[in-house]
Amino acid sequence: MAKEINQLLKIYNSLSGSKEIFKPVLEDHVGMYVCGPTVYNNVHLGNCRTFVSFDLVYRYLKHLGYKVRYVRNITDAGHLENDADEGEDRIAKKARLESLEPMEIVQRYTIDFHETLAKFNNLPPNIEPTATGHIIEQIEIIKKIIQNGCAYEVNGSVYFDVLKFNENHHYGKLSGRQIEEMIANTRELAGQSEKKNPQDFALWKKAEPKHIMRWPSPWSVGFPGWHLECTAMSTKYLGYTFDIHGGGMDLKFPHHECEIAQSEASTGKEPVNYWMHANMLTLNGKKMAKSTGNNVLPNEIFTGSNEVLSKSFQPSVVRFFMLMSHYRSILDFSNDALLAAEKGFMRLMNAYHLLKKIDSSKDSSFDVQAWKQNCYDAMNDDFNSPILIAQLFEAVKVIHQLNEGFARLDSVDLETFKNSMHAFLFDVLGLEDITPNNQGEKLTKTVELLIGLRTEARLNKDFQTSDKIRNQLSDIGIQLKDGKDGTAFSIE
RNA sequence: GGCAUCGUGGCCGAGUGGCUAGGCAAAGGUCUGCAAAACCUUCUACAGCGGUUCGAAUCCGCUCGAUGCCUCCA
Repeated sequence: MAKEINQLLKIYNSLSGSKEIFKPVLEDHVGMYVCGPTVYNNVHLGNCRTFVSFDLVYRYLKHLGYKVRYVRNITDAGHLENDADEGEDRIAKKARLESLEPMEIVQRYTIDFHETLAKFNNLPPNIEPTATGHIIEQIEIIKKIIQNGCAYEVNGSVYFDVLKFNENHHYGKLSGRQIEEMIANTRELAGQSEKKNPQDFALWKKAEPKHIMRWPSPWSVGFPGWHLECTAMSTKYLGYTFDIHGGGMDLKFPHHECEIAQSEASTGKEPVNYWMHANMLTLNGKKMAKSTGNNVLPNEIFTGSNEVLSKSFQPSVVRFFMLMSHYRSILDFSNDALLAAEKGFMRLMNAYHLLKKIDSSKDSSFDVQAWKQNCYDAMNDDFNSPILIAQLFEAVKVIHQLNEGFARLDSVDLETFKNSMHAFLFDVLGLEDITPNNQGEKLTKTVELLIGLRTEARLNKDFQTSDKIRNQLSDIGIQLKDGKDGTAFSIE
């Protein structure tokens, strides 16, 4: 990247509640862990937003030149429906309901997850470990926590002793809770659980006879607690202390709080330097969730089959819609918002193609360096993609001025402008070109043929024929646009 | 009930002590055989009430409303 660009990155750290200058543990390297999905169902759009948010983070870090190790797990075991003793494993439950082997469920929805994220043009992580592939590592961590006095065994299950841990650490520092308040506000009835304290959470659960997913351990044949897998896998691939840990806002408590506790109790070290939380995507003002049915599936958007939509939308449009708001803001999903995003997105893409055809001048009337710096400033300010997009729309105005001859750029500035536009649109924001410029060559040639015939008719003032061509193309979703330099087209 | 977050123009959505965010829609204009598209211009809002300040959408307090977490959820 050009030396003259200031690239001091600030990240909002959920742990401190403020924006901090980003300084990685190892210079030029970044270790990033993001909590992945529990693969017992199709990913809905709310899930996707989180992964798009962290895809933006990953892409921008790479763009800045960092060598990033991005780890994102697949939860394929151990995620109970609740923390009570009788909770059922989500995957095992789905397997029972569908009469399938649990690993068939895992396979099916892992594939769905990968396919869907690929449609949104998310880059795959460098490592995508599974919970079931790291049972041994999880058992080792439990042993350490027991050794350090912060866990206890009851009837073959092992629980984290939150009160004991809290004597020398602060359980609640991420979510801003005080343990006294948590105890005071607990709803659980005393004596109903084998846990010493309702705030304690499971590290290992002894399997009931009907529980299919089970592994041997020093305490019982059973399965690990949900929070443990992320501690085991992040530690294994990124070290005791790494740079960025991300996830959805709803994982802040208890999941991430428990991760911190587990790491501190086992290694004595603060596991994460920068905690990042992506905010929720809402539908009708309420959080999208699998359990309540208040959600939209990506494929319903791509095909337009959901009743809240007036038409179908391409994945890149949906991605653009998400990036038009900041990752830490709640974003409400609606047909109107998507329509607006689509219009803007197409305008942006068309301007980009126009820019490629612009020729340079002897001098420049627009400060490309200042504009470019504005783009970096936006992203450096905690990945502020909406501000970046506003800057790209400023660029759209300039492109039109260049095209009309009202603005000029010399060859160096023009090259910088083109490269920067390309980099921000495609490398950083991860958008995909869906304009006709990217359609099949045969289709393009065919439409151009028809445009030629129509132009001929118009020159002959045979408007009946020319309008017939235009109307019939319109009927099949191809719009003709007459400009002063001839006729262009777009495909719906 | 506890702990948080948020309430911005017709809609979406940034900003967060003084400087037009941006997008969509709308209106006017340019262009055009017509239309559409495209482009140009215009539209100046920050829930309510009080306070701090030379100055507040931005800080503080209260009220109202919404959401999230406190049980599983990205």
